[in-house]
Amino acid sequence: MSPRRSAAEALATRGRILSRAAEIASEEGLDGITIGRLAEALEMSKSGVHKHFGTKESLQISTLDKAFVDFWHRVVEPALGEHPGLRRLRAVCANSVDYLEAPLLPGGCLMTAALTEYDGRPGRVRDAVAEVWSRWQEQLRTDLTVAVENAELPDGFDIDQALFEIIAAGLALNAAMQLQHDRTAADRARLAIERALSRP
Amino acid sequence: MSPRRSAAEALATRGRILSRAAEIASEEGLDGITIGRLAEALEMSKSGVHKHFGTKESLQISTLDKAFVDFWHRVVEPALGEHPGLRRLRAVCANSVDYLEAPLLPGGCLMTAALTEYDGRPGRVRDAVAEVWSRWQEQLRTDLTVAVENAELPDGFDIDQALFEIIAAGLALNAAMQLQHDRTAADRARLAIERALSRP
DNA sequence: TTACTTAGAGAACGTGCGTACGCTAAATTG
DNA sequence: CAATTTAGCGTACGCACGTTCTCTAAGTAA
Repeated sequence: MSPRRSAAEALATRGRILSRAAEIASEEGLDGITIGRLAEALEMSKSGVHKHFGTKESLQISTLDKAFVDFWHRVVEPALGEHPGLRRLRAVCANSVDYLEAPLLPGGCLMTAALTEYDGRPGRVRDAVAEVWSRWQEQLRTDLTVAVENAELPDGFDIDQALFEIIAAGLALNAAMQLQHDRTAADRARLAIERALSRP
Repeated sequence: MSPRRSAAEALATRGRILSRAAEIASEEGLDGITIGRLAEALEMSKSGVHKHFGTKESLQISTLDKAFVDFWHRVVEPALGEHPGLRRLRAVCANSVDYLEAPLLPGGCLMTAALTEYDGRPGRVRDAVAEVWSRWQEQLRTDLTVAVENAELPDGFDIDQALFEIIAAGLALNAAMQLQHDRTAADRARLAIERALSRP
């Protein structure tokens, strides 16, 4: 009843599934993803959706990975033209605030949603969430370290403290945007990050 | 098959249901609560559990309310002996960091988990989450305001910015504890809060 | 062309969910 | 005491879930 599609078309189908899955997950969590809902939304059969991932767990992980890649494209890569260190760090932070202020996904940052959703549940999904957060934090830490080495930040600067406060600002911004629709929060996050970097 | 219990015993049963529900929800979210699991854990029937709340939505809201009351007992009330203003604010903040460092619930702070879980889903549960967060923020804001009025904080002090940074520290602490089991995060949160309050 | 592979459909399965109903026996009320 | 209320049980319902099959037609490779 259904003609087979070419390998390229199958890849496109997979991409459409993941795009829709990321939208759903951003609003309702990775557990809000349902193969039946995806099938209905994309006008295909449940088994057609299922075939691309094999298990729901794999679908969830692929969705998270896709969201992280999109995040990286928008936040980190545009800043790679800046010199490593404080310049690049400031660019990355600015992009991340912009991202949280006007997210690609309707329910905000999926990494943030997945963090609190899966931090208490052992398994492959949790591991994937931890991996993604680890990579993001390492990206920030690298430029913080370089900035200290280049004396763009003072000697004895507490890198881990700054990292904590930058992450904190992002989490609070996402919460303020999603729960309270507080559009002033982005400027608060920018100020908080600036203060974290301009410590005596 | 089951003898009826007294009103007092029924209240105790309700309390046991909510305690177990809060534990589950802290680890797996408010959606992780299922009537069947609660019935099994408490060795009673599904309909027995169901009877106390009428709908699952009410059970979820009651669970959140119970967790918030426990939070309040441990974080806010012990600080009410301090003078309103900066003293009380510092006590409340210290208690909240202690709470996040060693939470009553196995999966950490339920208010935080519920925040990201329901911020994108309209309905009574989301309203309850927003209410709970609003009350917590108002508690903090009140003492910040008093502190400025009493000149314990400098004139022109940005109350909303400090509030943002205090909330941010709590969210980041919860994330660090739950995802990475980072026991150093509590001290980072304490320092972040102190810095938010000691701005020039 | 032939042989093989595969994207996707369709139907069926077992499971767990929230909810509804009727029942019972003890607590409560009068 | 008698009448009423109610905590909790047992059963059953319809539904949505993830997964597993079989089937097909078109893509792909020889």
